[in-house]
Amino acid sequence: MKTSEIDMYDAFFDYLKKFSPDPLSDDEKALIRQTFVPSRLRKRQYLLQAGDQCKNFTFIVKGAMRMYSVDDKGIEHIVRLGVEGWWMGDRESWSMLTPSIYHIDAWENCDLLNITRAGSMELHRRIPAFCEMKLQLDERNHIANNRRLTSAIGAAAEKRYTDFMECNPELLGRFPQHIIASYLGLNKDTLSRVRRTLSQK
Amino acid sequence: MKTSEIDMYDAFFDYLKKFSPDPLSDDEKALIRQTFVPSRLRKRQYLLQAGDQCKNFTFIVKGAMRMYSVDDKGIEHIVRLGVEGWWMGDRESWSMLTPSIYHIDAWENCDLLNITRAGSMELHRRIPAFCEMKLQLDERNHIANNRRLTSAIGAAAEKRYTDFMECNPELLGRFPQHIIASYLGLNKDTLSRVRRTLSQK
DNA sequence: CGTTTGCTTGAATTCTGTCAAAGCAGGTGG
DNA sequence: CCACCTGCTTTGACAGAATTCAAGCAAACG
Repeated sequence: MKTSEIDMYDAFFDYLKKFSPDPLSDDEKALIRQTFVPSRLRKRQYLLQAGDQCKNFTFIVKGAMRMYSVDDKGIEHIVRLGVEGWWMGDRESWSMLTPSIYHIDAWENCDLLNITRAGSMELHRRIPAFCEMKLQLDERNHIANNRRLTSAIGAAAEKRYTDFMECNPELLGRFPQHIIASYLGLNKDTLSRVRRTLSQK
Repeated sequence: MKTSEIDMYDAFFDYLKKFSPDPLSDDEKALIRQTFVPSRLRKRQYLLQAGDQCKNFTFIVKGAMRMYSVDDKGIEHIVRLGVEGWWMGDRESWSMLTPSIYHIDAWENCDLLNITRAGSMELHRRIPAFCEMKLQLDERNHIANNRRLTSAIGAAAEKRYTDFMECNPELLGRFPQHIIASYLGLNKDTLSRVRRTLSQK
């Protein structure tokens, strides 16, 4: 095992600590090492392509990724963005074993930890801290999605952008404007204009 | 205990069956009876008002409800709709114990089962079927929200409406058009026009 | 009945998207 | 060091989409 891979697991152990007070046992750590498969992606490489089944859910140890669909006209619609400490994957495809309609690729070079559906269920059964993490993540995710939805449905372009900046400062510097625009359901030109009017205030 | 309330719990026991094969024990049923508090709401009565903390998550045994925010201009934005067999509540406020920004009210007379955060954690610990239900619900919810988000961000009015009809036929007849419109992030006039062009095809 | 509630429609307005052009970095190779 | 990419942002002119406002109509309700 390469040094870099040990580091990747350590990053995940640190991450798990945030969810559960009691430290992981050595057995638990070993099981996690056994279950998560490390991988690397270079910028622009695919983690998932539409039509394929999403076999892994992926913890981003380092780097930045995006998940998007492509419509009839060939236009990309960003569904989710992620950086270090975030998860990436098409949960529908992953849990229902159906082909995905999304693409996922690396926006920066990435270090990743991958887990299959079966692996996740196994850890869920055998490691309380993992179970707790999943619970809390679902909770947060639900809340974040709800906010994003509220903003997308109820607000005009300008407020959508300011909401985004408040809720996702960690994404702001990592992706170019046209990606953020797509994430917000705007086009790049509109977002550029929104930013100008904001800067004039 | 009134007959009607027994019926309400039975409806919930039936609901739980869909998530877990093994039947509930009598102890488990008793615990559920003890933990969920039944209530009724008449049309237009509030379950939750913005500014209050959402103390209960609510299982809708019968009826129809809506959750919405009210913006600066006094306009309501429908965030969620629910009918029999659905859950209603502001999960953010309920789990983080913060004041809610949403209103929830009954659109029809409702029979409800209410559970506090503490109650939910208790059942989660002590009843496997409840735990399993929660897992599956989070999964489904995540997927449904993702779809709604994809539609809201990437699609124009007409497609948003057709997507809605596909994914939520059970809501379609239960709420008037202007409510559906708000749920989709459109205004009633626009939805009316969308429907006309659709009917001309 | 009269009132309320919801749906439709037209005209004017505002907002957002499209398209094309230009400018501005940073990176690469000559 | 310069010329040339490439990717990103900004901008203007225009087209298209969605909202607003007002009016009218129908069905439901008390």
